[in-house]
Amino acid sequence: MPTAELGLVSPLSRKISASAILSAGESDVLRSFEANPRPLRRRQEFITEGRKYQNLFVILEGISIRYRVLRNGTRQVVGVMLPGDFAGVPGCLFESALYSVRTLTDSVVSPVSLSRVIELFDVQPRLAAKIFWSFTCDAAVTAERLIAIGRLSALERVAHFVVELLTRMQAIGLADERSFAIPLTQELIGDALGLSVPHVNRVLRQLRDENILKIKEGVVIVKDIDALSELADFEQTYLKPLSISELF
Amino acid sequence: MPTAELGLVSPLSRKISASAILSAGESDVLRSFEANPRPLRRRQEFITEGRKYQNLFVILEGISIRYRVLRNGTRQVVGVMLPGDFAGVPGCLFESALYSVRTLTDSVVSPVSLSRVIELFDVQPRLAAKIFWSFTCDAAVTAERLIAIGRLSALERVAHFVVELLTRMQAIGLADERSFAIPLTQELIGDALGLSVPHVNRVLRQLRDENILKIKEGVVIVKDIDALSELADFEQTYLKPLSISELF
DNA sequence: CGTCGCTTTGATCATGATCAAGGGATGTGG
DNA sequence: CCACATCCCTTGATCATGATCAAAGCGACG
Repeated sequence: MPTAELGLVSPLSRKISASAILSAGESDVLRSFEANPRPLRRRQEFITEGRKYQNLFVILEGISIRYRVLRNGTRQVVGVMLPGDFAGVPGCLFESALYSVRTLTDSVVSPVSLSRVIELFDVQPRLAAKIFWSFTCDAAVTAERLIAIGRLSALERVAHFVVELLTRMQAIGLADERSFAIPLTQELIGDALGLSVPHVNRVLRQLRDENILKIKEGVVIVKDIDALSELADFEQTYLKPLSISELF
Repeated sequence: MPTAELGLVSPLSRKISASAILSAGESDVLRSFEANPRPLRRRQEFITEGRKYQNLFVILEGISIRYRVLRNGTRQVVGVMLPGDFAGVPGCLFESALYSVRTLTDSVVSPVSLSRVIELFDVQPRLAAKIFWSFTCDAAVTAERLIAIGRLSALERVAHFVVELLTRMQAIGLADERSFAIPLTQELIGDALGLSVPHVNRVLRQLRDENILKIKEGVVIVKDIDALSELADFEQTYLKPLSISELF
């Protein structure tokens, strides 16, 4: 059973492995980053915009979102964070956190002091390279959504968002060919894509009517991946980083 | 004359210095990254989406933009690149480039092979850290514009964009208190902010009428920085990274 | 059983897109 | 030196995407 097998792998190692080959020693270090598991209930904010942090949080289990609440009261979701992601990048690398992060589901995270990550540059520079390389991939994900929000229609944006999540979930072994479990509310989708809840609702109904996509009770089921990708104008490349290991 | 003085400094060193203290040796390495100056005329594309690159380009002089042309024919400008920036991050770190980059003005860039940058992790890990730290800051700039496009009105977006550029230009000594020279066309502003040209025109007229901002012949003059910042809901923090040097 | 969190739907409104046309400045070739 | 092209800005008229406002439905849960 591949799912069970994957369940045993360190989420962080799995994420970093997407763009780099890890030595046994490096995997050990990454596992040490996961040594302080801390359970969080759903809807719990564990990074707050404006506060100062001296650590990051590795997400071991569960889904979180990174967002900002603007002065005008609206919320913009900057990204969805999956197991293996570092919550707090890049937000916590500034004088005060740039975004808030909260869980969508019951989660487990492990704090890692910033100094430990920085130390890696001295102690295990190649591992540091691999970690920072994966930060760069995360940056590409953000840029793709910037493009989507700037120039796609509401329908296309929703398609793009779903394909992004499907692909990322697959990459860490948490999605099968056509579906994944993330409790996407319509409000959340709207806040991620710059749309209102009623409009997201209409777009989702259209996708459901056309038998392209169904979201039900926290499970997203893609009925027609071709139609969805077509709508999304999706750039697969941005989830295929060069393997940094080849470059050393 | 501070301007003349700054003109002598390596653009790359100046950029990295914003978030880290550089040793003399490190500055030398950075200067070596600038050793192959290559002049480019304005409007010249030097990175093309979909092509493969094995190097980055340090921008020594001039302004460039990073963008994608979508299937529907529209263009989204992902970012504006200033002297000291690495063109090709993160776009060139993938199988094929994610974005195109072209100059807005006559420019000078210097190619740096990706392997040289990666080598730094072995040879000068602390310098590598500082460079990747600055990539992280760039990622924050992108995320801020994502937020702006997602949740601000056209007027507010334009204000935000101008304040972003003013602040970044000031950080590298290319802007005074209230103005800077970047040939922003209305089309460019629209493509950066997800707006149409006629609408950008109207917004700019409003800002001009209210004596807040004037753009004329490639020079942006901020008449009322308070009003502009107020509109922009601008998060100063994101341009004030922690000093990585303190963390070692 | 009532509240909460989320979805759904309809009616109206407005921001900003699109379409169309023209204008001014600069540059270029004949 | 003129003719024409290019690039960019400007303005107006109309349209439409998606926001806002309002209300109701509907599970799940305590």
